[in-house]
Amino acid sequence: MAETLPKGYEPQDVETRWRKHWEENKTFTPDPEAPGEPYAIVIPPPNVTGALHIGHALNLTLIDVLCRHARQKGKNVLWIPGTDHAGISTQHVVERALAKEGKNRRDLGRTAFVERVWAWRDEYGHRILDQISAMGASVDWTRLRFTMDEGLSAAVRKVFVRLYQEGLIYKGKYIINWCSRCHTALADDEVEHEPHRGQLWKVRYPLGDGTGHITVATTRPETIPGDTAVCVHPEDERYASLIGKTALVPVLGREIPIIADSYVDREFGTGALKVTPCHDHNDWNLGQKHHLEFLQVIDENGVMTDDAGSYAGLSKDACRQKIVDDIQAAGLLEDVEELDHAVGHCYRCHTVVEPHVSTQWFVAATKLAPVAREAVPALTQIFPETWLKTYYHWLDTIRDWCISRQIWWGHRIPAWTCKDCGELIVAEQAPETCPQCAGHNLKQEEDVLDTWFSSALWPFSTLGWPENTRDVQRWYPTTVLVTGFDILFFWVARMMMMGLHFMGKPPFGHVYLHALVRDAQGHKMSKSAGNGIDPREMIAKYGCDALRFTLTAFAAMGRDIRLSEDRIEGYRHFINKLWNAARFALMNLPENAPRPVNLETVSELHHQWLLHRLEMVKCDMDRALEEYRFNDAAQLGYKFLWNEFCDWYLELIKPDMQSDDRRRNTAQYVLWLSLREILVLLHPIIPFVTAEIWAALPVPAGSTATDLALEPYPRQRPACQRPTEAAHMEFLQNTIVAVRTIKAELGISPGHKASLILHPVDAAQNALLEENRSCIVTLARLETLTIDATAPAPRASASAVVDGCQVIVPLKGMVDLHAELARLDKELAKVENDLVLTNKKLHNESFMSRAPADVVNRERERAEKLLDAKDKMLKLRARFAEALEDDGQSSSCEVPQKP
RNA sequence: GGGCAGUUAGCUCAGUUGGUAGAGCAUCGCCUUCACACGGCGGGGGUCACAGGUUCAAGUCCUGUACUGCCCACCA
Repeated sequence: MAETLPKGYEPQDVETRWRKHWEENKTFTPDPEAPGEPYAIVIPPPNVTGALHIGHALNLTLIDVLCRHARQKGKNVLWIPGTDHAGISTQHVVERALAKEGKNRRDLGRTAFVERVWAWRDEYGHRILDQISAMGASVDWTRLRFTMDEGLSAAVRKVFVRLYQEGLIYKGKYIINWCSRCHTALADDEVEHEPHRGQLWKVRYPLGDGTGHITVATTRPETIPGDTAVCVHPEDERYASLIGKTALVPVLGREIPIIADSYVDREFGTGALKVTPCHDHNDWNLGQKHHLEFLQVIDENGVMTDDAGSYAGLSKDACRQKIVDDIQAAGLLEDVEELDHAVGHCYRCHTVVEPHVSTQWFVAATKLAPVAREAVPALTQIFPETWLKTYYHWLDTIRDWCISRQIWWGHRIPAWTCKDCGELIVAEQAPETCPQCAGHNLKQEEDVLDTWFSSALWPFSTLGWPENTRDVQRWYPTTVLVTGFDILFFWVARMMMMGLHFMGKPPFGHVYLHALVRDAQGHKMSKSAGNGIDPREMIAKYGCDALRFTLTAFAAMGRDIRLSEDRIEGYRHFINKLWNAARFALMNLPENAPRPVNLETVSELHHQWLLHRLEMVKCDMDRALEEYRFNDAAQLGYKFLWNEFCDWYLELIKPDMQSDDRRRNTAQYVLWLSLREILVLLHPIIPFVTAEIWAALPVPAGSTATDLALEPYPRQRPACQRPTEAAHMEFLQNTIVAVRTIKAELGISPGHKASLILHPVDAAQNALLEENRSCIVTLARLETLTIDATAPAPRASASAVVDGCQVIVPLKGMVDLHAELARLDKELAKVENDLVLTNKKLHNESFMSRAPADVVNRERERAEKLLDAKDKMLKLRARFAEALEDDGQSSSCEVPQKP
């Protein structure tokens, strides 16, 4: 007997050991010169501030499944791990820590603050890395990257300079989204619009000529001091006479023009719009178009400026209150109504975002977008396809990307201004002197770049670009990007733009967008809602493999995952099942691998069946993974292992293990080999338990156990595909099930050894049953088995029909005979019902003439079988009914019944 | 306002090119069978949201309706 495994599977110990083994052996560090088709995936870099959450767990699991599978298929696989500096988030975290010491970043100054953030990263940044490792991710730790590494920073500077030189990066004064809490500009997609119940104030603006007033509607009265026009629709008859006249800003009394623009919606509010170019994106556009005055009345801290006149110095909220009061006092407030509308919030801190005019840096995304659009699907395919439209729509309506951030943590913009002559210098390295005036008085831009700027370069910067490294040559473009759809715009689209622009090729061949993990009620998991499932806790409780299997099994393309703890617990049972199947194998295998037998000539039906099924699963599982059908792959493995391998095959070979040497050796060899192949198939999904079992299984004398992580995908064995024999085995299984059902439904104790009489339909069936007599006896738990179409059967017998074979269980004295009658009638009703349906089809002329021949034939065969079964069952029932009458109710019970 | 999903067994979900609905969990009954009670065997449970249409045949294709969820968006 081979060495045994511990009785219970203990994931913690096993996982720690294998993680260490793989890391120490650099198992997942590929050689660019190695053979094999290159296969590369970049990790969506988690924030250094982050802790592993369930979304990461899903992402890492799916990527790992793909990478491990690709390795099995002989590909040269590179999975680069890394983290993102996450500018605003990380700065927040460190600022919060500072606040506890009663300090803020300005107390430290820029240099000291940035040093402090680095120190923080060095201390805590590894936590997320440990957690990536805890998920079993087969990443190459020797190539670990961070977006602010020197290499990646060099890539950032190079990209910035080139885009600037090409006119694709520019600096200018524009209206942007301003978070007064973070004190920085935000990109358009960093603003989240949330529904908000607000008020709509209708305010009278007296006409400049004193002939009356025009009423405008606004949700933001605090911006009234910044109004520089009133705008109406050019075809709005109500206001036609006012166009070209002037109005007076309420309370302040400043005179502003009344202009016309078709942008105005006549239906909304009063049909008259106040224009505040510095505090609204649309008004900004109107201001440009109509050459209006630009008055900034709210500053970057949310305080009213001097241009706000008497409101200067007030916070914008206080100003709103005061100006509404003043307007009302002046008798100019016509109406106030409730209004539901969307208000922009900062995606990081949720503060209301203020449109703000300031000087910022922009990437001309409008110019880069078309190429990224055309690359899909020609060069890059998106899965699932439903995201295509979303991708296109975003690129089609894109605006230039504001990339400067007024924070300190990040890639500082490589631009300098000469204080002497005002020259702007953009360069990869700090210039010594001003190229214009040779002055030394140069000052670098204070701003840093948007975090997503460096993320956009990730697929090539992590490979060593701008150096032309072997890694770049070998692994760019990467094979597939696996990420959540929530960062399709932030990240995927921008990587497409940058990759195409700088590398001439899109950064990945495929994009697989996976779902969001939600709670059991379908809500997004979040810390604040307290409904999150912490993967670290789940790993500790159920083991990493259970978590991974659950996530994989639920990862159906295009659907969100509703996760709850009991589902993970459920799949832990599967891990345990596998473990115990392995324990069984080890108890029945010799110390060294069993002597090989020729699998193609194995004669026993159960081996042929198992080997056939194994071929099918190997093929189906491979295809499922190639097509990103993770859930299908998991289900295939689950069903095959549990319902076929464990439920049937292990039971079928138990007698073999007590048999003569030849039979035992054959069973041992097929068991050993099939279990090994199953382990390979399951390994991408559940790497730890499979590796552990693999290592425990015997190997041929003289050799040592290999690492399952390096084992190739099992090759196909076409000669083992035996559909005919497999169908025969299924017939035997159905026969056994029929006996079990009879026993269960008649209340016969499963332990009772019944007698069974089989009336085969023909000689072939007779031979088949005879050859497999022992397996029927064992699995149906029989006392005696008679296989003979002419064998007399007691009338008082329970019966069934399987593929024409009559299955007869003599009830000797008496079980509950009425129960058998009821059971028979139920079966009969089922058959009859099916027969009616089938015949209906066969008598339908349209069906007979229009349906394809093979479909018609199938229906005919079905009808024949059903009819045969019906006849036989009717006869059996008639005999049984007679017995029932003869017997009366009084017979004693010779068969043990349940209590 | 636009776009995209979803609606199938009590719950969570599968269902590939149209051919008489599947799984897990839950439930019910039986079983201390020597790998596993995190187990075994067997059973019950669905007019596939609704209304039309195409077809010999629709959970599957088309149209519309109703809910639910998500994304995008400049009605102030």
